[in-house]
Amino acid sequence: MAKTTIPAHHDTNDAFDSCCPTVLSSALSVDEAEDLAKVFAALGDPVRLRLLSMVAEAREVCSCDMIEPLGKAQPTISHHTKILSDAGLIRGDKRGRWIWWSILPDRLAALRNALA
Amino acid sequence: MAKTTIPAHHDTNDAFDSCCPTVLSSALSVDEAEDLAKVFAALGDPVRLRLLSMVAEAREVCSCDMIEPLGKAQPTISHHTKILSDAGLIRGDKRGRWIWWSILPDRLAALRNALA
DNA sequence: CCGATGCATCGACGATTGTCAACATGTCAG
DNA sequence: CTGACATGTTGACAATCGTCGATGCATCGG
Repeated sequence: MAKTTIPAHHDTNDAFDSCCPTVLSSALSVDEAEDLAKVFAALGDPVRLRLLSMVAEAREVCSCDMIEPLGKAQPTISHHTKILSDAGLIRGDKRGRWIWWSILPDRLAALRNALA
Repeated sequence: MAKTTIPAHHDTNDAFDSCCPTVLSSALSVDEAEDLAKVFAALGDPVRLRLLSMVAEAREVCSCDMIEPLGKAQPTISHHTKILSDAGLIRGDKRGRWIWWSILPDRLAALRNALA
C-alpha cells in the first residue's frame, strides 16, 4: 500500500481502447454508445475542460495549484479530477503530500478517432 | 416562411468555428471552455451518440425512422435532435411531412482538432 | 373538407450532476 | 509527538437532464 502511483481508476470503459468504435462510419451498439458517452460527458463541463487544458499545458500540476485559477473549492477539484481520471483522460501520481496530474494521451487519441 | 430548410438553430457557440481552441496546447479561457463543453455535452449521452451514428450511416434519416431503433418516444427523439442541432452537429431539412436529418461535418472536425 | 401522420412544445416526474462545508486520512516539518 | 498541510470522502442542496403523456400545428391523401 505504499505505491506512489495511483492506478488511474480505469472503471468500465475498457470496451473501446482495445479497438475503437467510430461514431460516423457505422451504427453504434448500445454498449459502445454508453462507453463513448461516458468519456464525452467527462469533457462536457467547462471546469473540467479548463482543468484538462491546465494539466496539458503544465505537463504536471498538483490539485492545490488549480483551486485558485479554477475558482472552485478543493472538494470540487477533487470531484472533477476523479471524473477525468475514471474516464482515462488524466492520471495522478502521488509524490509526498501532492498528487501530480498528467495527461493520458491514448484515450484522447481514441476520441479523436471516434469522430473521424 | 415557406423555406424548406431549417436554420439549424446555431445558438451561441459560434466562438470556436471562426477559429478553433485546442484543449491541450494552451489554457482555455472561461468562454472557450463553455462553448466547447456544450458541444461535448451534446455527445455525452448514449442515445444521442447512437442517433448521430444512425444519421451518419444513412446520410439522411427522418425522425420517425429513429423512434423504434432507439427505443424512445417521439418527444424524446425531438428533444435529442434539437440538442444536436443546437450544437451544430446535425441539420434538419423539412421536405413535406418529414424532416431529413444529416451530419454537419465542420463542427465534428473542429472537435477533432480541439483534441489534437 | 376531413382524418391521419410527422414533428415541436409544454408540463411533470425521477434521476443525475455540480457545488461546497464538514470531516477523515495520510504526509511532512519541527 | 504535534501541528500544518494536501487530498479524498461524505452528505446535503439546488440546478440541470432525460423521459414521456398530452396537446397543438402543419402537411398530406382521399
